[in-house]
Amino acid sequence: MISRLPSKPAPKSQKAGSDGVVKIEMVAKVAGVSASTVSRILNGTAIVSEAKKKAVDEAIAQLGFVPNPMARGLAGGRTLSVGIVTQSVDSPFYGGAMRGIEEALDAAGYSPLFVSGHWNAAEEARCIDVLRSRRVDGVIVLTGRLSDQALRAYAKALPVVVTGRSLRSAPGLYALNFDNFEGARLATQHLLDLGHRRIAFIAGDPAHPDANERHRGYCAALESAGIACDPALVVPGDYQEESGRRAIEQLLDQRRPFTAVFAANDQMALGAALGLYRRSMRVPNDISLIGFDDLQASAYAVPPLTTVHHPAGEIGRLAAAAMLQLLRGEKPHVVVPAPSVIVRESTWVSMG
Amino acid sequence: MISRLPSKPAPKSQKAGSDGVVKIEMVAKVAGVSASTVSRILNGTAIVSEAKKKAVDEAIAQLGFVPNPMARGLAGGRTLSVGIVTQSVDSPFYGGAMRGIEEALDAAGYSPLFVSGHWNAAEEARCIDVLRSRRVDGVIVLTGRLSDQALRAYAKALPVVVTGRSLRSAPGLYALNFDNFEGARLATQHLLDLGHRRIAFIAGDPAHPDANERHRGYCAALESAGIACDPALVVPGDYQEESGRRAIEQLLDQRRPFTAVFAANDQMALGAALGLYRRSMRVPNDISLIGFDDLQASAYAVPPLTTVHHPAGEIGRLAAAAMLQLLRGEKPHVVVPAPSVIVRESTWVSMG
DNA sequence: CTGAAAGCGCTTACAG
DNA sequence: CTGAAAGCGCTTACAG
Repeated sequence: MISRLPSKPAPKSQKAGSDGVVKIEMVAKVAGVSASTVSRILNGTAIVSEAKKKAVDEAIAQLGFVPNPMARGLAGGRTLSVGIVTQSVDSPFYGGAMRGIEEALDAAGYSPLFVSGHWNAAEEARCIDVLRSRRVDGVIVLTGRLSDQALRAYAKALPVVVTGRSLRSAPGLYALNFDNFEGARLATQHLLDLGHRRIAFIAGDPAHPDANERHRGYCAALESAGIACDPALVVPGDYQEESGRRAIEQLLDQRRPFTAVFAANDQMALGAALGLYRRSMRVPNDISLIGFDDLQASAYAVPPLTTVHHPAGEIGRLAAAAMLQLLRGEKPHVVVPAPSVIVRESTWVSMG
Repeated sequence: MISRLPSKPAPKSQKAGSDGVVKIEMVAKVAGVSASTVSRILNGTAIVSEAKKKAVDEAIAQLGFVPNPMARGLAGGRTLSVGIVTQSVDSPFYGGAMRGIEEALDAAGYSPLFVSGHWNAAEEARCIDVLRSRRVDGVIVLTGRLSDQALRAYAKALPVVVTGRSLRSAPGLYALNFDNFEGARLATQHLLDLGHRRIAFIAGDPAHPDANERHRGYCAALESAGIACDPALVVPGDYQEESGRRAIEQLLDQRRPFTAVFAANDQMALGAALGLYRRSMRVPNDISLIGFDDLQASAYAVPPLTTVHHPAGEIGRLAAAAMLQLLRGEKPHVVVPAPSVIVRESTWVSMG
């Protein structure tokens, strides 16, 4: 079914829609009301008598009328679209969040507009400018590098919800945070429960608040088990696979014993698994390995990766729900699921 | 830097922009020309004297003027945006293509608008309607289930470029195809070169033309080596990891010997690797395994997966380039890279 | 509850 | 080469 929309600038002065596009005025005529009334019904903007509403609905159906979003945006100031600044459209983690957002928005009649910030505050700022110039009704920022301050400033101009950080919510601003600290604590505790004592940690990019939280959670679990957090067992990473592989090299080369490793995200854990394989260390027999995020790929790693479940899709859905609430003028309130560890086959009791 | 855009419907009759939004009329005033001239300069629509052009450029810079895309779209019929119907915003393969498209479009001043068809022709049709109602200037369809016929029909209304199939290009229509047949032939040949004779094939969803091409390539390679294409060694899959795992079970259970398996995509190959692991078959020692697509994750599989390089990012870039050419009224011409096999560690000489 | 009219911020024939 | 004017398709005060 191809609706009839013009591909070229329509000839001017064609009020009657001789080019095939049906406009609000036509449905008004058919329904025997004014365009204003049709508009109000479309937007639920006023109480209209049942009879008229019915007539209008029928006219709309009959003509196959679809409001022009551009005109709507120009005239009304809303576009029924919300911008999402993600880090990269091909990120395995954010992809899940994008999908969740898309679903929730779609169900409410809104469209998502995705732009990529590439882990760079300046680019993210540019993204938001693009989004604003497109007159999105609100912006969802997935983690991002923008300062809290910048976010607060943006929130004065249009609703923003941000994931991956804790922010005192202000009017027009809502932050959604996953308990990264607790997730990391649980991961480490899982290893502890298996008898591991020398547990290495592959850290995430310290520019991410979540990376720091995970680091803190790791240390906290260790300490509450009476184990000092050995700095030599904490190696830097950047959340990418390659850094996980390199971290393992470094760990192995420094010849400081360890029986398990906790990588701050699955991508690094996967890289670490490869590094271990290259050095002929078996997982989990020789070394136990746990990640964080529970990416789709992790369930199919060899061996399947034990990890902390981080429900990206659900977080996306919740972020969208919060945005929708903001847009309705409500104070958002959503509850982010607590972390849990998914035990698969990359962790085993310590033989150390 | 927060540019000043209104978050609320601006009060009416504010020609002078007292709310902070700078509009074309203001730059016209500052530059000492008419709004028409500014518009023409913005759009490269007419030859304008150097002096005026300079004055206008300066005024734009000084005021920080950013054209309103909605107004532009309404008045001019173009939106400088192109719609992309992808299958899912979190697909590991299409993600790469989306990223390539985003880059190429961005460089030309266009914005991408992503929508997901979820491997379903009806949804894809709905996507295109949404895109058209948003007045995108063109649509890029990533593979998709839409019939060639439907695509041709859409192309009459607005430019469309489609990847993953061969289509006689018509005005406003351009198809970009990767040589799936050749890629599959190469993959199979690689196995043959290693001495394998009993090579199983995990097929993709037959609803995808590319899946069929890959199947054909597999058989062709076998036959040209004088080996009959044994139907018992061809098991169905659906391009998802799980189907690869199940395919291995089936293959192993039917007790028909094979020394290598070619999965029609990496996701299934990864699932197959897990299946093999579960049955204690070592890759590549017991069974050689090759995939298709060269996903990011495949380089970090254990062992790293040998596969056919399928440059999603580049294909995305080329699709965008073709769209840009179409938009300029040119006949698109882009050349898709030929397939090649990336030899990693999941294939080895046959011990059979 | 409902219309007529103005306006959203641009672009583009139409006339110089 | 350049302006004045109309128009893109809606929404929303403003008046009933």
